[in-house]
Amino acid sequence: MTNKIDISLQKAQSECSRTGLRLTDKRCKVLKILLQAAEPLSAYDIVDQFKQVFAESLSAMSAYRMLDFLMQANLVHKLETSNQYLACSHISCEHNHELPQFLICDQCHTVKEIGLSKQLLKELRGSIESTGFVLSSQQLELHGVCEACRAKQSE
Amino acid sequence: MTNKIDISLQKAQSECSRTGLRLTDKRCKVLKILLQAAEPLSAYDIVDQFKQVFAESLSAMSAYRMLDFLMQANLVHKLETSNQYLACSHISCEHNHELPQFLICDQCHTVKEIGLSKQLLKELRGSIESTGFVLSSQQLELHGVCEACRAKQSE
DNA sequence: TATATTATGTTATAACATAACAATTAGCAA
DNA sequence: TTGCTAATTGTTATGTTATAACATAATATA
Ligand SMILES: [Zn+2]
Ligand SMILES: [Zn+2]
Ligand SMILES: [Zn+2]
Ligand SMILES: [Zn+2]
Repeated sequence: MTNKIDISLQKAQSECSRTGLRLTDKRCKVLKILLQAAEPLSAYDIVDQFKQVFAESLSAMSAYRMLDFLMQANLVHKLETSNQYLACSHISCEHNHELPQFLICDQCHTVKEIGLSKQLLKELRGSIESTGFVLSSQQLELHGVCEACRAKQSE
Repeated sequence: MTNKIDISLQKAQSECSRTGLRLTDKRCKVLKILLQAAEPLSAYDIVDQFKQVFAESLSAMSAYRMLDFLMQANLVHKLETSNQYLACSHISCEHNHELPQFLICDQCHTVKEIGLSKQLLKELRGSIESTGFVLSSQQLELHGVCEACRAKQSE
């Protein structure tokens, strides 16, 4: 059985080969941990899981380096507002994003990677750049409460 | 001579009195440091400046508590993407903001607190909340290069 | 003044991140 | 294959950001 995680891992592997990046065994395992996680993980969370899942040690230093690699390869994003890392939702699909956008639930800590409309992003960019400021491709991190948590509350 | 910083400090003081908050001497000094700073400061930067400027010690613990107070009083904002603090630009004016928005120059590190149009924010909010997600009032932090730095580069 | 509340001091420690250098492994040309 | 080079990972130390826990001081108010 090939599930979504395996498909993502294969896609990641082939994409890295294609662009000359080396998705080593350990890097791949870090990505797998993030793909399997229900929530974003801190670097030290990843170290712990690595030991548990693969019965192999990983120093924090190495974890940070592997996360840097995975971020450069666009396979992983960092949430700057919580110092946590998560796998990109778009590894297995063809859909690319210039500007990742995240909705972060402050109750259950799940994160949804969304795609705001091109039109809206264009307006946002236009409005900002009219002040003379030129945006780099910084992601949007928006905090709030997800639908599931709201439903639970109103029960 | 009453400059903008003094006016802001007075306004902060009167606003706190009005709402029953206590803007103590030390809290006021922390605010003053942030008002005088050209860039956002880390908590530990503030501790250092406190010693230099006022020849008085301040523990990191106290600095964090004072920053918490100042943020609750809406006098100071925290940049979550860089773990730094800055005075609100709107202390001395009447203009209120629900959602602070920052343009952060990654070259000179200056930060501009802007106000995006109500219309644009409404569209953004609408687009997000159509997914069932309810936003809390999280600020927008956008990174890029400011006009001054761009001018310098193209010289 | 007595009492409660708030603010600040102090120490320790947790959590997040990088620097510096050594050892190992993978890629590749001779 | 061998030896060279560059990339990866290991190791240790340290820097940076933030909070916990408990003591003391200042302030408000009854
Ligand atoms: Zn993504
Ligand atoms: Zn939720
Ligand atoms: Zn503000
Ligand atoms: Zn600049």
